[in-house]
Amino acid sequence: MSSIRDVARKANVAACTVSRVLNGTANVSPETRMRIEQAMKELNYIPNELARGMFKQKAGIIAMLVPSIRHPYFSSLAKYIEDALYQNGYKLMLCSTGDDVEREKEYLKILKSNIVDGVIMGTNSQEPEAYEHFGKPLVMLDYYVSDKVPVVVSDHAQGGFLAAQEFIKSGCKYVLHIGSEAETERVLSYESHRVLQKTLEEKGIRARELDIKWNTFDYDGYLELSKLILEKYPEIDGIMAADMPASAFLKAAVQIGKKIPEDICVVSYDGTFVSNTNILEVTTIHQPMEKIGHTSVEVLLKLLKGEELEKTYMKFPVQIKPGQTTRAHQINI
Amino acid sequence: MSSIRDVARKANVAACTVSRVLNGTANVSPETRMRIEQAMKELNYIPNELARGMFKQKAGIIAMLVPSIRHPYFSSLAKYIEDALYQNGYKLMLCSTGDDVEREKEYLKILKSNIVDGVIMGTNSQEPEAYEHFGKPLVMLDYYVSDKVPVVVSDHAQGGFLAAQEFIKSGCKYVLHIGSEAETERVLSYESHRVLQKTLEEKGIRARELDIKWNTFDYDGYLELSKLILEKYPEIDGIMAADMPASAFLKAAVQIGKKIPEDICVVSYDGTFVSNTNILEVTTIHQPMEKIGHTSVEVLLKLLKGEELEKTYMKFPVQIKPGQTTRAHQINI
DNA sequence: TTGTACGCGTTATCAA
DNA sequence: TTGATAACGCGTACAA
Repeated sequence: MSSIRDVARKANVAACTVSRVLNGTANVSPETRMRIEQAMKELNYIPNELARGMFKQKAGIIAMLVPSIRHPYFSSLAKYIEDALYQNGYKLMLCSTGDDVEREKEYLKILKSNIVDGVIMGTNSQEPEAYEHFGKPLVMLDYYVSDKVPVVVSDHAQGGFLAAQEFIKSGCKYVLHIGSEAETERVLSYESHRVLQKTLEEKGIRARELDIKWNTFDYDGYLELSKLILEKYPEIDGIMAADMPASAFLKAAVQIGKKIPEDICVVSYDGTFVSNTNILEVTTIHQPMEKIGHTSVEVLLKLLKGEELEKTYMKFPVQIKPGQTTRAHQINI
Repeated sequence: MSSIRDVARKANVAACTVSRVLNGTANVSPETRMRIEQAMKELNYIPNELARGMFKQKAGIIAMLVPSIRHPYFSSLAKYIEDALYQNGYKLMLCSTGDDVEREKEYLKILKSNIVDGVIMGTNSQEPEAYEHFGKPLVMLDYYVSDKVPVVVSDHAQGGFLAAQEFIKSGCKYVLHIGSEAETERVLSYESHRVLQKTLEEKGIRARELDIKWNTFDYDGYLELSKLILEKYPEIDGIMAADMPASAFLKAAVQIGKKIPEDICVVSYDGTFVSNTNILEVTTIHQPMEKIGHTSVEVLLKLLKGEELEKTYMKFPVQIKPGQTTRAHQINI
């Protein structure tokens, strides 16, 4: 690899003159410029971004941590974020922790080392302090740390409410909703379960939350779980779960001969393409992934510029897409 | 941010002694070590990876270019690759080109600038020369450049053959297979279409390839296309397509009242989770994504170490998973 | 065992 | 318009 000095030597100028041509920071006589450009071509010169970044004290890279990039929710989000970053001259470094606490910790450690300029956090297995005192611009997704740490999130209370309405209109009597074991008050998506439960109970409808531990993205595991649920709770006539487990449940229910939506209503939560690629149109609560992705980047860019944030809590409405797995809307195709 | 010199000053030693403690490159007296470690803690010192990388002439980052990270095939692949890289101390930088020729070009340009140590190419919209003379370790996926550029690929000929067998056993008379418009001989997945076509024709079965242009990851687009196909080719009784369009076709066919697999047999190609999350078990040709991911990394690591490759063409067998969308195997669940 | 001096590639500052 | 020099943070001969 040839350096800027090699070019300078070949063109009979000083290194800084080459730099000036490169960045257009000052006037260079057309003649000198020509000579330098010629030399750059001949040597096949490519500026060293590492050295550049070192000088400017920035790398031009933003990291995003996700539990698993395979997961459609995060891969979609990553796409929107990547697009937005690219528009602004940043590259995305994607870090998939595999739901491993240690691995997230290690990544956070590495990321402090000037290798990235900021971080978008799709994981949250650490203590809140780890995010609060990160030392670099950071945006949380779906997880509340403190009023000082910006967080971008869907209106999960609305999501829970819309789902509840759907079950109510469908005439359900006993609804199961599948949540995650690790959920604390900080995990904002938990709100959907809370509101769903409350809204149904107010109408005198039985509702029950089932918290499971799913540290892997494992469809067969969801399928097994669904079979167990159908055995253990034969009287349920409604279920809400994230896209992937909801899809598995649907499959398991059909396999044992349940009629959808006559016997059981299914509401899918998230709205990734998994909820869309089924033969049946699945009734789905859609999170505004594109909005969330764009906003995260917007906020991060502000932080990078040193601008103040007007607010650190950014919440966006969800949407319900009625389908063939609930009885509230009678849609015939 | 405190530097290595700040630590040295606080501990009353020279910077290089701190470096030695950091990297364990030489003996340091326990007493001095203690003092230094103390100072590092107090200053909350974190080594600057940028400076490190500059010195070592490597960044510790591998880039992967994909047309869209949302696509389950690439997100799964990325996951396996990320895992393998992480095991070896490398980080993954994911670049999603959005199927844009220009954007891929720009990315390739950036990636030459010492910001990454090597590249795994999931895209191939450039001229072959761009990959052949890249100047850094590079591994291609599914695309042949020359015998000098390593390529990792599934056995698509076998894939096409297995699919053909499935249609033959199912008694199909007219099979449509959906390919991509841009396919040249270099795009190795094209082989599956060639072999499918040939094998069916040899058995006297009508077969027809339909090449469409899909530069976006657009399920609704696939759905529209499927409806058109069903209108224009009402006599087909078999179809092969990638997971996503196959799923869309299945949906469209069911919606207009076709019986699966009685009226039409469907074979899905790739084996991402999209082929798995449907109510129906879809007959699927599975690419060995994990194997492909691991091998790509293995090869790249060898190149980074300067080792010679025994072979540059690495092909791995596919598998067929019989399901409910063909009549060859009668599987009842 | 520890310290000095320099190089890695780039750019900003100041002087010519 | 151009050049010399210092600086960014770290690692390694080489010297002490």
